[in-house]
Amino acid sequence: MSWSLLEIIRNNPERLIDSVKKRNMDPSIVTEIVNADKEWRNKLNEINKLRHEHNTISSKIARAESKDKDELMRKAKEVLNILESKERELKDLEFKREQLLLTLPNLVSEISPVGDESASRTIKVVGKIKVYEGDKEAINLLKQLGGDYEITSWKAKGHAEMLENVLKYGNTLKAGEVTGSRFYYLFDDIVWLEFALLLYAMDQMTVKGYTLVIPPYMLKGEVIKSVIDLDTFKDAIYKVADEDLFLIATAEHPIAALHYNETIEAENLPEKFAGFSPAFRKEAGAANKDMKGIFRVHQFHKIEQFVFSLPETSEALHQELLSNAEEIFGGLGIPYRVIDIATGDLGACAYRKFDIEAWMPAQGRFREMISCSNCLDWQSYRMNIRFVDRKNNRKGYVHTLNSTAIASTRTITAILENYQTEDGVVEIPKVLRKYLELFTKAPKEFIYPRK
RNA sequence: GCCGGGAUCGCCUAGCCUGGUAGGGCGGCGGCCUGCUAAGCCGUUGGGGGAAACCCCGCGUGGGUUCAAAUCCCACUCCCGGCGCCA
Repeated sequence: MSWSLLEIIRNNPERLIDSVKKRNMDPSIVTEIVNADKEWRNKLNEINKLRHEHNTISSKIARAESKDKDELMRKAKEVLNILESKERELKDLEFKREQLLLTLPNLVSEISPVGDESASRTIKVVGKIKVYEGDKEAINLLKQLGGDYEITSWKAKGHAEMLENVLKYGNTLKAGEVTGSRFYYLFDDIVWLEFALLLYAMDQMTVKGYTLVIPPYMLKGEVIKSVIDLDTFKDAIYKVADEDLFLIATAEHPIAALHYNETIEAENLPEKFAGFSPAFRKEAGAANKDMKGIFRVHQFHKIEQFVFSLPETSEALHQELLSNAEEIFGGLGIPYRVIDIATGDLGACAYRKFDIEAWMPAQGRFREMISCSNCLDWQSYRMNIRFVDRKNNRKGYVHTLNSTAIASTRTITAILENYQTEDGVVEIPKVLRKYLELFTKAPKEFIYPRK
């Protein structure tokens, strides 16, 4: 037995109750599980004794004189009769216990700020922020956070306006007509920009030794349900009709599934991946948020960082993923802040989470670009991914970590707002230019309005 | 899609016909022996319950037959080979 949450349920349920409370969830689930686990173990013990009795009788039959056989078989059947109903009870108890365990959210870090979304703590603000002189609220926020900002006399246009009306490289109206809202057509220079972003992130990640991977874009129900919590499943996941297949919402999930039901040798850990994939999201919980443009869409591309690690190295690797993400996003020259997500806003899988939010001059606020989580053994328990450390004669569940490296459409929105000039042109971030040089028709320094 | 072959405790493999404690080799770990290494010998090396002694479950998955299933029966999954179809 080595799943950390089960150990806590048996040895220190108070810790878990505290953790669940910090998520603003009902802690009675914990006592419910403690009891369900006890009941299950008691029943299991009872049954093990009966099975032993049955096995003993049964093995005697093989060696018995034929005149004794009938009597022994009668006894064996008698025990089986009792076992039958008890095994049904055990199955029920086990199912109940397992269902309850699967509803449990992860432990939360002692360091995470406690409270709802508003309690999330800004760790740092990086880059030179442009803020319009009329955006008083934004200026106040920046003063409060201690960000380095300059006041501009003109107000940047929103990314949707830039994309569709100024540059004319996007069409969400037609996509809405033929597919639905939150879909888009992108053209020419923005397509080149998207590919440059993805190549840039792939380049950075592979230089750091991460293994590049294109995972399956669909997963079986059993697998995808084991890697995410039920809320995310309901809000985000598309199902393929008439198949037991689901479109992935991030490469995180199929990369985690790379070791589904496997045991990894400790000497091979950590395993680090940079995965490319499209991401399909229903955005069911998002109602009317961000309906304009391509900030919140049903389909985009992403390079995702994913790590399988030993328990003792996951906190350090979490910092590594964050610093990779900062290097990539910061390298674009877009001002951002890093926030330490509060306990009430973590999501069931995460033990601790950092977000990187870009400054959006037109909106006068920071918006999420990157999310970087340490899931400890929450996912690996559900996916049954273990490690074995033969040198130290030790076994357990691996820790999993994930972070965006780059998310295509969101990053494009940040570029459109931060790199636009007063005359409606968008400069291309310097780090992306070498990935555009290769292509004859790709834009090189600026994106000009489409003719 | 069709036909045939296959899936055994980390790896390799025996056992299946003929139901009765899953055996051997390699590798790992621990120990003994040893000037050191190697060899050799002993133990251990899937999951779970138990403070422990110990016990239960496990031979791709799920059912069935039986006192008893790796072994017999049914269904499914995946892999290999051949044929067909196809970007």
